[in-house]
Amino acid sequence: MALEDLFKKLVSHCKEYGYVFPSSEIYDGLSAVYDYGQYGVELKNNIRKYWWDSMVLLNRNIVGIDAAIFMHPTTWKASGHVDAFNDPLIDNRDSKKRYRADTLIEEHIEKIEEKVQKEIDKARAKFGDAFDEAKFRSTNQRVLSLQSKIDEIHARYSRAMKENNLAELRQIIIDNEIVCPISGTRNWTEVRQFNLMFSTEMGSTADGAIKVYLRPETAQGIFVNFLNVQKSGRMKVPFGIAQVGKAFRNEIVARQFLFRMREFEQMEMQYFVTPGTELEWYEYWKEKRMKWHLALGFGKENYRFHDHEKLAHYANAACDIEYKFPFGFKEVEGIHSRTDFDLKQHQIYSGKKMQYFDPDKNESYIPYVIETSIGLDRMFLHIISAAYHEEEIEKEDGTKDMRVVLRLPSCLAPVKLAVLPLIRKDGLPEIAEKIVEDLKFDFNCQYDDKDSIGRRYRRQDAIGTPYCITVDHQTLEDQTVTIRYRDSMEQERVPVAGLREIIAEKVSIRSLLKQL
RNA sequence: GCGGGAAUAGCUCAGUUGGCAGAGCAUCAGCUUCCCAAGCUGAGGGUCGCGGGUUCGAAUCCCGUUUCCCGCUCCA
Repeated sequence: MALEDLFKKLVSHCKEYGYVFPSSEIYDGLSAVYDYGQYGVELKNNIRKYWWDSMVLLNRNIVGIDAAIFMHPTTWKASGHVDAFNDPLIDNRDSKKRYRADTLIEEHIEKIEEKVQKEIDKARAKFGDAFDEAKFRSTNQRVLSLQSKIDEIHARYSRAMKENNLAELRQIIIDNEIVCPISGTRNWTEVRQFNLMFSTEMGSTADGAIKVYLRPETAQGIFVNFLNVQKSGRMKVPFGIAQVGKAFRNEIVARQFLFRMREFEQMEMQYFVTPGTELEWYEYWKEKRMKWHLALGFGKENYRFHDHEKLAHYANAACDIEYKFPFGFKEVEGIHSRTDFDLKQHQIYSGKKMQYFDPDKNESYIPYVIETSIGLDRMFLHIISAAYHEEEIEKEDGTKDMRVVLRLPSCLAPVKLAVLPLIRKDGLPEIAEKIVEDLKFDFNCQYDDKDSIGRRYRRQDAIGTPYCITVDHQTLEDQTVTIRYRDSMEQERVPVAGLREIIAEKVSIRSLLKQL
């Protein structure tokens, strides 16, 4: 099947079987926002737990926090988010290229200045030593007219930038007949402000309110709490702080289902290390994180590292772990060596020391940071697309049959088992109900007695239930039931009394964690 | 954001020249009692994405808009 078709089918499947719905669908939806349904939320919770346990349970020196989504606005000045993402952008309709409107105007001014310089150079060559530049500038008609043009544009431009007047910026471009360097045309769109951060107001009265942002990443909540955790938890470098939470980015283009959403959930761990050791730890976490992915059993060939050539201003090494999605290899996790950039910035902006006293070295320093940052929604999309299979089955009479099955790892599956009476009489439903009543304290169970047994198996396959317990007539005689396995479709007879232990062993997250 | 395509039942889709809103699957209630879907009977489910226009009459033609998909662009 073409990968593109597979992706479409996956999206339909997610909706049809209660995994993912478009947000506010009855109002035509909201662009790039999705809701998790009854099974989606279970799968997502299980993925989150797998990550959290692998960090906080398995590492004595990693602890978790849950910081608020709102943070003091200065946080985002310190982190660089306020300045870095506030550009007025304009598109040329012919070349389809996007430019910063302010840059276009500044370049235009520079061009005029070059013309002035040319005039001056020409005159200097003409008059030699007797040339008086200041006098030339103040008397030459051509230079004067160019200069007044520069002054005029500059005045308009700085006023527009100050007032954040986007229409005026566009008008300056139009009035000065600035063309696209590629197409050479003046077919411009409106100027738009692209700020990656969502903002809102905190405080009930309009004049007392301050502008606050919805965090565009969870990392800063960890950085600002670095000393709180270190001191209250008596942590010693190296140590880590883990956090799972929502982040918000006003993406220009948000697409590909759950892959790029405006509201999304990150699972981040910031690991604080001694300066100079960061690249060793970077390698350590690269390997560690890849192991976490591979333990899910979706095949080594579907993962790869992608090292960043162009590093962000805060990093001295960075890579992504990419998974082969139906639409190609794409990032699911980033591992970055963030240096001491963030803590240093917070120290500057807050005026508070963000230093750690190292008793071994008997000195204070700002630790370096290795970040592992994984998108929970991306991980969800990764797992469900890896799990989705359409299979052709040969029946006993030789005819072919199709089934859709989600081969989710048992410990991540939303529903762990379904208990099914073979037929709806002879007391079989009652026995099945009793089994569910007993096991519901341990597992997410379902009971189903509608339609033929084969159809019920297929329903469970479609939502990825790994085990189906079937109560049949033999159960009446010897208190045994069959376990039907989702992937092999094979069955095994076991005593009812042993069910809890058998299932617990199979669906435990322990087996996954032990591989790490 | 630009360009292209799409939107009809929960899902997949049909709908003729503009003339009664359809099918399969799914769901629900029965029947059947079966170990791997598609046996029988019946039922529910729709402002044809939304808004406007043309028309005696619009799912169908026109305009706008929203959402989704593909390519480009963007993604510290």
